Amino acid sequence: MNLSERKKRILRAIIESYIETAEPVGSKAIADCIGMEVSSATIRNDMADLEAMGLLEKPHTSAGRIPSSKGYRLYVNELMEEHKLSLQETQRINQALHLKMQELDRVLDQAGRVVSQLTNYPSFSLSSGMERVTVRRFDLLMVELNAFIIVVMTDTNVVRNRLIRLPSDLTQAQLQMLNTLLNTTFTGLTLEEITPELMRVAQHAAGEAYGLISLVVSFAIEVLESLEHRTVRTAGLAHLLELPEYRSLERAQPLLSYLSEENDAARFPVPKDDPMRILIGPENVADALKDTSVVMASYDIGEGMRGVIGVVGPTRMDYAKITARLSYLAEGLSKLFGQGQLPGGKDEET
Amino acid sequence: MNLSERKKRILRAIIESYIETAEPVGSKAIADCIGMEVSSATIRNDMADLEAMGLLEKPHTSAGRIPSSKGYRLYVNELMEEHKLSLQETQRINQALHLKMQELDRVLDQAGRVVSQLTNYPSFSLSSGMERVTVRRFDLLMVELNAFIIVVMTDTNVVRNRLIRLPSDLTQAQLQMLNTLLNTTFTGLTLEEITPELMRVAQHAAGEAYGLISLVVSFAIEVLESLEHRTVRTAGLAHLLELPEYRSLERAQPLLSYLSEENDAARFPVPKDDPMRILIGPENVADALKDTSVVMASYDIGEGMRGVIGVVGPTRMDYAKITARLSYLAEGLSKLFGQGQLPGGKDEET
DNA sequence: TTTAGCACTCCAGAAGGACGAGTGCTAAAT
DNA sequence: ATTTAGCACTCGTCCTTCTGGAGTGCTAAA
Repeated sequence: MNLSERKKRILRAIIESYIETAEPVGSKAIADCIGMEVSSATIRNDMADLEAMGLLEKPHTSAGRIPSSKGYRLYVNELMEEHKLSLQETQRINQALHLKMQELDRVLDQAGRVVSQLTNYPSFSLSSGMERVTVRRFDLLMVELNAFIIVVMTDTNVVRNRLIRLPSDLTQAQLQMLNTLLNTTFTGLTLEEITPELMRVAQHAAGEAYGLISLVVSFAIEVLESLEHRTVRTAGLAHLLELPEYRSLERAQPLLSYLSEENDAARFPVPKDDPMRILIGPENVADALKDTSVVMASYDIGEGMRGVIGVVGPTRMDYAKITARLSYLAEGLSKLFGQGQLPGGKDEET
Repeated sequence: MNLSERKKRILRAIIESYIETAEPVGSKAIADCIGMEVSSATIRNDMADLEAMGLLEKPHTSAGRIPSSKGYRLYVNELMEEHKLSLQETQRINQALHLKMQELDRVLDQAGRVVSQLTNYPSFSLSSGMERVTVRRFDLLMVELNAFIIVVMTDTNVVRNRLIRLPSDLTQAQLQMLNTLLNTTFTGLTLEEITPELMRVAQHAAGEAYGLISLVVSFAIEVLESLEHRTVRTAGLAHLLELPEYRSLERAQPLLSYLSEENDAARFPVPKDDPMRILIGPENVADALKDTSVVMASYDIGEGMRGVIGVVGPTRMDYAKITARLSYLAEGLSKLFGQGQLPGGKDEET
């Protein structure tokens, strides 16, 4: 893909103009750009070449050209200049990050909302599920004679709890025994390792309180499952409708439905290593995203977990601006979680 | 508002036809209904009367009539027949409720989604904040020398926790002392009663560990605050676009934006006593809802709290069907929470 | 009080046409 | 060899016009 310098400039001008206006770009408009010293006819010729290379497209014979996915890809890879964040923007992001936010969930909600406001595109965010999480310790706290609290802490430092009421009373000694039994039998095990077999053995050992074992362990299983389970949240869906390409309901509706559908995290790929990933048009797997672009940044949640935050928009999105903002935010999130600036470190609740 | 029997039947026929088709209804269409033995001219006369009473409107001279808000109101109050749920529908709702759902949040998410799917309208749900919540007990669990878990349980049986890491080590005895101090000083107090004054006294009493007091207490304050704070969630926004009245973006966009805006619970009124409430068109306070109707049902979360779940749609919504489904679901939720069918009673996490 | 008939209103959708932006090609110019 | 000017052609957009039909209100008869 060797392009003359002029063709590159033309391609870039077309893409940037189209990004801004969403209107096909004609040869005349490009010729009028300052810094373009050739005539529109020359540009027409070059445009024809660019089209032959698959970098541009014509909506119809006598409209201007619009970039193809391939064109955007080239732009993103080679032509795009880095966007500098304005002071305002960094302030906005910092402010969002520095809200006293306690829970992972809330932080991500907030982050998603900020991204959406900042970019005027719908945003999504998800945290990658953890694998092979195990329970590190159980604590049982007696509340009343017939109620106690289970506290489960995982090896990833997540702590969760549940209040349990019982039909019958319980002694402190029983609880103590149960506690020890749980901690010796069920700690350090992954989901798969907690077998019915093991349960039976433990229940046998628990004597009278055998029913409680399954109560507590099934709570632990819930916790482990919920940690492996990834959830997606979206924000700012309504921004979609502000875009000229989604003025017609036929286009907007399927995409909107897709984005607001049951949050199946599997639909969003989690980039393993790249901190920033851009999927343009047909590069997306999901049909509903075939004519949209997705830009996403991943960040470190600590404990080996990663999260992803990104935006969805028309292929003509302002990649430069958006990548800049996203990566700045993602870095902020990484710092927030990874380095334990959160009061109390990397723990989280829910 | 005394209407002849025939006029009532005509009004009802018009409203039900309009609910179904979203098209203005003409006199001929009504006359053709089985059970209407009079001619279209007669019906025209009656329709003119109904219009004069403000129950019907004309979009323009030669379209049929459409119901006015006042017309809908009359319909809802007097004319509407109770809708029977089909077996399918009840099964669907029951199934949604009987999923093993642990956390209040997830239950409500799920309920909102089910309502939206069941009605094909966007749904919202919110739980009323609690007032005057107090901490019932603190537990501090030592994890490592420089880390411990705070467990806070409120008088409303909500239990939350947080992992705290310390820059320096800590002895079991210190933690024990702290625990006792917290439980004697800060339990049974509402947010307002936890004064800086009190904090100072406690810090003084804590000696060396005085810094920890504020850590733990501020966590407790966060918990109490989050319980007083109401949140709204929405689901199925995309359904809006399926409706003929929101085919034009100009109509859909403001409403969609409004619904997906920052979740300010204040925007949704929580009906105090009515289990079911219907707001038709201009009866809504919010401008964005002026030509929509809101149907909501409230349910008991237990511990004196109430939640609300509802749908938003065009004024021509099928009130009969929707109220039936909502109230069935709300009853289910009440049972679920109020009677403690949730494993472990009324506790919840997050 | 109800009905049939009729003139009138007004929207929706089709059809036609002018406009204009943009193209590709050719031939001249550099 | 590349660039430019000129020109005919294409094709979507916008505007106008027109027509059909659904629905109304009114009047007069049943």
